Amino acid sequence: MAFITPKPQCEKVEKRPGCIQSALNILGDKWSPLLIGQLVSEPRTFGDLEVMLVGISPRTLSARLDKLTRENIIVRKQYNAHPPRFKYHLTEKGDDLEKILRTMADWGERYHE
Amino acid sequence: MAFITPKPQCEKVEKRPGCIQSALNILGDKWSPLLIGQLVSEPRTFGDLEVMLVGISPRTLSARLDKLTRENIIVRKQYNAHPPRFKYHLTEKGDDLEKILRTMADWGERYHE
DNA sequence: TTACAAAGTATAGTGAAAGGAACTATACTA
DNA sequence: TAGTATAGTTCCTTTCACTATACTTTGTAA
Repeated sequence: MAFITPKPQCEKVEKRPGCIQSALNILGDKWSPLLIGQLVSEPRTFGDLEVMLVGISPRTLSARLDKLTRENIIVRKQYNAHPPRFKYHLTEKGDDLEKILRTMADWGERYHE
Repeated sequence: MAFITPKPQCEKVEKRPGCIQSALNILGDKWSPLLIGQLVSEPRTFGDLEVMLVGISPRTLSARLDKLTRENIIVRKQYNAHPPRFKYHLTEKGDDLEKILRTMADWGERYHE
């Protein structure tokens, strides 16, 4: 009988394997946590974000926004018809990431430096 | 007067900039969250971890253990003198990461698939 | 009709992280 | 003294996230 990589301690932290990975798939890159942090309770335009995320290239910002949209973390909403202008909003799923960011921030606050 | 990249919304989530980054510096790579999860309440040897983290190369495991040791997340303790045998334990700082992992797991549990 | 801004896209290239396979060092054991 | 186990190290290659910069498209204003 095959033993399918059981990771026996997995359920100590997560009920199903992959749950932590699915959060890290969203938060594990350089810019996404910062980007999501900027959208908490305040929708932003591409240009806003380009200014706030100092050092990001438009290519990377575009790629992050695409990925987060595909993952249903943010949505792009038109707020002006002529000229067409858009803002990115957090979805409920995205908004719930704030809990994780806060827990991280608390940990960082305690142990930073 | 210079305006030093203020990120005005930063304090909405984290009190000081960099706190989230410092947590992600530990948790943001492929293996560290899994590795730390395996050490919660149960010290492990190199060989244990090599078996549990299915697919990890000894090179990568060694590099992760080094980094987490330098960051004071884990400690290497000798539990047998002859032959010399070691186990890796979480420090208090490392143990506190469990809160973050749990929050991530909760989020993943809710939104996975 | 030129000129300017917002919101991206296109092209080209770099660097760090991770993978794979083989190898080493030390200590015990038959 | 040959073999086995633990605990790594070394070398080489690949992948991919991110950077830099130029360009395009759509619409407004002078």
